[in-house]
Amino acid sequence: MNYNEFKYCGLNVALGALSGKWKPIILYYLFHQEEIRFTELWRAIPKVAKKVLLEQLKQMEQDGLLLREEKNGFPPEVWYRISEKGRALGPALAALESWANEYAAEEVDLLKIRRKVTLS
Amino acid sequence: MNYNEFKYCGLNVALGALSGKWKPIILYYLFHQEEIRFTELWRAIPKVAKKVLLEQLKQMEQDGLLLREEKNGFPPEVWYRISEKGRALGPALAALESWANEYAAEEVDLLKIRRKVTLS
DNA sequence: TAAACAGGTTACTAATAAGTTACCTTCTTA
DNA sequence: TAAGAAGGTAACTTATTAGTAACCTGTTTA
Repeated sequence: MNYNEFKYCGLNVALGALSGKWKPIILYYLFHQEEIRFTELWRAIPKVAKKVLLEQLKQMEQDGLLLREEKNGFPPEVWYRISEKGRALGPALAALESWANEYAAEEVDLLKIRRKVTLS
Repeated sequence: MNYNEFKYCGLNVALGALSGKWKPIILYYLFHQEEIRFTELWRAIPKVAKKVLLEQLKQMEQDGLLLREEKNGFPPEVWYRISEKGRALGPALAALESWANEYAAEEVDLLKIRRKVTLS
């Protein structure tokens, strides 16, 4: 299959799973950290509201991109890790990333995009 | 670079350029049709509002994904074609597409995703 | 015993994206 | 001469997404 052959339907599904203001950075941490605790992630992403971070994590869990594990005891401990399905997105994410670096270097530098995702 | 190495910033830029309910299907036509006239595209995508289709085409033009050409005369004739930058997205789009087909085949079949993009 | 912890929910507001309808232009055809 | 063509805009409504603030849970620590 050459790269002209994509159909929009699977593309829509994939982009749907990635759509959410904070999902790229969440994926970044999951790809780089093996296992990350909710609070750690929250502190790592300074501007996101707890509610929104929880929402996006929940969506990603429902989409099968990540695994959520409650460790017993108190205070509650919840750890997130990338799933196999999530890790399988790696090549596609890397392809998007390198496209942006090759063809949209300026926007990457500005850290300013239409959706106003500003990442410190 | 292995696929663990992506950074979220370029990823954000790329996803920003793709974010818009009708952009995947627009890209689909642009990849498959060399040149397409506005009205033809509008008729091919039955449910989109003209205003929205125009908005997304304008954003894609500003992002450099496509080229817009007005051909003189009346009635107005406007043709869209994929740009080099847009075509360069091909591998990434194909990777997303095949990820969805491998790992999310059910959603692909259902044509129903969270964002409620229902196609056809 | 009161505060702090971690993860989460609820009720609410603000911002962005998408959809609807009506209208404009200028040429051609009925 | 009135209607229809193609591309586009303007004013407005609706839906979806993100953000804010307050509150809840039980165990530990001060």
